Amino acid sequence: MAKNEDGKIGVVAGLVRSAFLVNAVYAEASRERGLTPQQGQLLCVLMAQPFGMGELGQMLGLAKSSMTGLVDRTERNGLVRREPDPRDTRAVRVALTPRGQDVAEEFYAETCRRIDRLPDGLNAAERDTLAGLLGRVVLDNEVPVVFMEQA
Amino acid sequence: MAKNEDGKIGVVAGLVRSAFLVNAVYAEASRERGLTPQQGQLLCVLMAQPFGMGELGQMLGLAKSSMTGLVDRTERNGLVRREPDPRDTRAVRVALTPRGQDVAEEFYAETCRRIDRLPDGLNAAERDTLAGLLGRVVLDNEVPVVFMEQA
DNA sequence: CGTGATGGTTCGTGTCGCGAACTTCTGTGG
DNA sequence: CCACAGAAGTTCGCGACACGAACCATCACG
Repeated sequence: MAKNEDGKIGVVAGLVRSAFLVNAVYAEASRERGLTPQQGQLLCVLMAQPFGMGELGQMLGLAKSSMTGLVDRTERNGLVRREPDPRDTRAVRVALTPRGQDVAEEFYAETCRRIDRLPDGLNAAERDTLAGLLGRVVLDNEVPVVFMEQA
Repeated sequence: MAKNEDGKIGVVAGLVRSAFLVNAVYAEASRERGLTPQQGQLLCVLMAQPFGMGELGQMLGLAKSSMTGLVDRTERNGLVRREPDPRDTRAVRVALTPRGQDVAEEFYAETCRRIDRLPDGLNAAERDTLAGLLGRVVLDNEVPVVFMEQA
C-alpha cells in the first residue's frame, strides 16, 4: 500500500507524477502549434469521427456550456466546423475542417513522438509490460477514447 | 511501436489515457473540497515544506506571474500564507496555514484513495510491476515532486 | 395536440496562464 | 563605497476555460 523512501515509488505517486509529465507534453506540444491543450485534445478526439456537442462533453468530462465555448473558439480558428445533423434539427455534428485535419495530425504525431520518448529508459519488453498494464487500467476504468490508437 | 486494434493498447495511448483518468480524479476530488485542481496541487506540494514563489513556479511549470495569482487566490481562501524569507528581503516563503494543512491532508488522502482504486483490476504483483516501471519513467524524466510519497 | 425530455446556446462569474513592464533587493566588480 | 547586472515578486491587460442557471427549439410520446 505505502512505499518507503528508498527511491522506490508507489503506484499512486507513479500514476500522478507520470500524469503530470503527460500534461506537460500536451501543454508544450499544443502551445507550439498555436493551440491550447483543450483545443488539441478536442482535435484528437475528432480525428476518429465527428461528434455531437453532448457526446463531446461526455467524453471530455465537460459541461455542455463549456463545450459551446471551446468549439466556438476552435471554430473561430478555422479548425473545426459545426454541421447540421440530418437526423435531428436541434443537433449539431462537430467535424474537423481540412486545415483542422492537418493540424490535428501534426499535433497528434508530435505528441506521440514526445510521449513515446518518456519511457526511453525502458527496454522493449518493459515497455510492452507497461503498455499492457496501463491498457488494463484504462480498459477497466472505461476511459473515453480521448487519444486514438496509432494507425 | 504501434499496437493493432484487438483491445491491446500502445504505451503512448496508455500513458495519455491514464493521465486523463488521473486528471479527472484530481478535478473531482478538489471540487468536492471547494478547491480548484491547481490549488489542490499547490497544497500537495506545500505539504512537504514551504517554498519560494520561484521554486513553486519551477516545480509546477508555471510562469512567475501565474504563481502570484494562484497563491493570491489560495491565500484569500485562508489555506496558505506568505512569510518573509529571513535570508532575503525580496523573497517570500509560501507555507500552509493550519487550516491549509488540514485541507491538504484531507485532499491528499482522498486523492490517494481514489487513484489507488484505479488499478483495482491488477493483482498485487502487477501493481508492484506497474509501480516500478512508472517509478523509473518518473525518475528518468526528473518529474518534480508534485505529489509526495505516502507517509 | 400538449407535454416532458433532449440538444445547444447565452450570460455572468471566477479561475488560469501568459508576457511585458516595473520595483526592490542582492551580490559582485571596480 | 558605489555602480550595476541580475534575481525575486508584483502588477496589468488579455484571452482562454469551466461552471451553473436560464433559455430556446425541437423531438418523441401519449
